[in-house]
Parts: sequence; structure tokens; C-alpha cells
Amino acid sequence: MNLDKKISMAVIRRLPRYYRYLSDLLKLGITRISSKELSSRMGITASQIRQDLNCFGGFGQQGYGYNVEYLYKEIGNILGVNEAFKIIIIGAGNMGQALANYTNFEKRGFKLIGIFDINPNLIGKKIRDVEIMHLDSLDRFVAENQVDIAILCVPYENTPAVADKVARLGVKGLWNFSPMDLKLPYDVIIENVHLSDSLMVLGYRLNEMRKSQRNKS
Amino acid sequence: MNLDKKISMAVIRRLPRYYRYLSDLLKLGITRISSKELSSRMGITASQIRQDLNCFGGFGQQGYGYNVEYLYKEIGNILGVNEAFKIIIIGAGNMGQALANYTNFEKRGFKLIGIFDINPNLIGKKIRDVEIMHLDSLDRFVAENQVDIAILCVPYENTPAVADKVARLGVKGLWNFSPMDLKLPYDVIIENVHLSDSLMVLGYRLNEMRKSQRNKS
DNA sequence: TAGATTGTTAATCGATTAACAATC
DNA sequence: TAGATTGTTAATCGATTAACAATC
Repeated sequence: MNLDKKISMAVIRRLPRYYRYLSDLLKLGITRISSKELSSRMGITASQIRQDLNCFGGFGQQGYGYNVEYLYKEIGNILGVNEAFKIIIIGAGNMGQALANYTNFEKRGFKLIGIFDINPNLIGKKIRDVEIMHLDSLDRFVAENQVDIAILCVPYENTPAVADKVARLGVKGLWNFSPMDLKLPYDVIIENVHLSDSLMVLGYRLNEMRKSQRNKS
Repeated sequence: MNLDKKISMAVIRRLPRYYRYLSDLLKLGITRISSKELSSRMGITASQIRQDLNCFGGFGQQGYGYNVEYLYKEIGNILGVNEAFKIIIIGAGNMGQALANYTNFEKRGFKLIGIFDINPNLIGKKIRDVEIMHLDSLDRFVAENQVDIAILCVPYENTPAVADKVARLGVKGLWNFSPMDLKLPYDVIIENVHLSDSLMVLGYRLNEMRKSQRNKS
């Protein structure tokens, strides 16, 4: 168990995936699983699974494998599903409202406590009991409430300014939906969701497949 | 110029990022750029930039660097921004509607031609001139129109069945928004957008930062 | 021409996979 | 106990970085 050693992002990004598969196994009523069996389900090597898990501790047992429920809970703890991170959404356009309606996030340890916009037609409206407030009241809100993460769903051109403002107010996690790489001079964790990047990669791969099929025939 | 050689996914996933930075440079009126200068803007090594670009051809000139407009267009072509991929959205809930309103996709070579749902209250409604149709008419629609990509925004439990149906109809690209790894026995390109995975990684990193700050003091 | 910067090969680094002793 | 499977070290593979000759 290589505890306190620096864990690579490659490993970290696989954790939510393990968590999902373990959740599925639980639902199927499977109580124990070997790295070999999980390997064939997930399409990665058993060796990688054992390596990954051992970054965080020895969760298995020789000759037995892993207890599904135990491993599920442990990975949940590592990912902080019981932390109840307080999140706010900035920008209540289509994407902001869509995310506000995602009840899944709650299950994974994220609690929406505020939504902000500048459109007067939206102010006062509620989404799942959370009020849409004017962006002008953000300062006071952040001062009065602990806000762990801000979800940025504002138009492209406003994103840098809003990100800067939020970071200055002391919010330490930003989830950015604009197609740009935010850089801030503060100690803030930024996670980008570049939807158009993903779609463009899909387009590229589609073309490549078609090309290779044409060459075959 | 290592043409026709297999290009790694690591390189491919960086292409849209290059494309974004070149677009920014164009807007700034910068006409030429060296790998060194681009390197400092993007925060990756100049060596990596030259390696990446040379997978697709020699776009630069010794002693000069790269012509921004030329490189922008070339990468655009590689990514297929002029292909006008025909896309449909399945599931016109919050996320489906949010994506339907994304005009950005059009600029990057994706044309929305249909939206499908099963909710009778939504059928007939239009989003940006695109009609929401009943899922029952999907078969005929795909038969009568070329559909390159289907965006899946349906509830978790319906996703596998809908994905299977769409793939059977001959759609070769799937953009999946459900938190599951789709596997299909057909030659279909699947690109997953696992929003909750991304958010959980953000939560993990936030916790790690806080831990390390606590240890310092 | 001299200076700059690419394209490309070689070296390094990190991540994945294989192997196996430890042990349940 | 014997069989199974982990935890962990060692080997391999692939991706990134460094170096430099080619050349604009």
C-alpha cells in the first residue's frame, strides 16, 4: 500500500469508473469479485486494477478477491461522496438549468445551494427548491455560505471575468463548461468539460473509421 | 511527416485544443507563431507540439514557424469541421434541449437535423427550427436522412436499449451522456461524456489540495 | 549569409503489463 | 492443506522530452 505517494491523474480519473462498476455489481447482488473478473467486465487488465487499488490501500484478500460493498464504500470515501460539497451554478441558461436538475450529483456528494444569473426574468425562479439569485448578490452569498465548487455555465466571453471573481471570493473548485482553458493565479482546482472537444474527437474518429473501411473494400 | 501511421488517442485529443488556441490567435490578429511561443501559451512543450503536428504533415517552415491561418485551417480539415456531420438528439429533457441550443456545434461542423422524445407534450415543439419528433418515427427518419451521429440524452435505464436501436439503424457515431460505458457489438464509434466522473475528480482534487495545505501549516 | 526554427531521431520518463512470492 | 488471488516488484511498452541536423 503505497500510501502518501503521489497518485497520477491517470489513476484518479479511473476511480469514478471503478465506483460505477462496483455500484452495478452491488445492484446485481454480487458480493465478491476478483480483479480478473472485474478486468473482463471493465475491459482493462487485472494487473492495472490491482495496481490502481493498491495506491490507496490493500482492499482485497488473497485467495478471495475483493468484497464488493467494502470496496465500493472505500472508493466512495476516497472520492468524497460523503463530503456533501456545497456547489453553486453560475449562469442559469439551458446548460445551467440542465445541471441544476441533475439529481445524480446529490447522490455523489454534491449539494446545490445556489444559482446565479443576470437575466431579470430568471431571478426568483426556483429549480428543485434552489432559488436563482442575481449575480450581484454572489459576494454576500459566498461570504455567508460555504461554497466549495462553482459551476460556470456563462457565455464564452464572460467566463474569464466570472471565474476570476469567483476565485477571488475564495471558492476553491471551478467546473468550467466554456470551451477555453481557464488559468487563474490562485490556488484553485479547475476541471474543464470541453463538450465541443469531445464531439470533434468523435467526428475525427468517425471519419477515420470510414476511411479505413473504404480502403478495405 | 509520419502519414498513414497510427495516431495515438493522446495526440487526437489534443487536436481540438490546438484548434481553439489557433482560433484565439487568429482573433488576436497574430499571423505567425513558433512552437516555442505556442508552447508557453498552451503550457505544453514545444517538442510535443512539433511531434503532434508532424503526425499529420509538415505544416511549418524552418526559421519561420507556423502560419496561424494555414495551421488553423489544416487542423480544421483534419478534425472535419467542413464535413457538416448530421446529428440528431435523442431525449429532449434538460440536457437534450441545452445541447440543441448550442450553436457552437454548427461552427465546428455539426448540423442538428432532428430531435426525438417520447413525451407527448414535447412532440411538435421546435428548437432552433428543428422539430421534436416522437421516438417511434426514428426508424423512418434515419432511413430517409443521413444521420452521422446520435446524441444520447435519455434516462440512465433507457440508454442501452436506445443505443442498441440507433446502432442497428446504422448510425455510426454515438455521443453518450449517461454515466455508463456503452458497449455495442457493432462497428460504432462511441464517445462518452461522463459529467459526474469529471465532477467527482474535481471533488477528489479539492480534498487533496486541502489535505496538503493542512499538512503544511 | 547568419539566425531562427522546424522536422525527426534518440533519450528519458512514466504508465501499463507480467510475473511471482506472500497469504488467505 | 491445496487452490486461488492478492500485493508488489520487475519488465515492457508507449508517450513525452531533448537534441540536433536540415533548411528556410
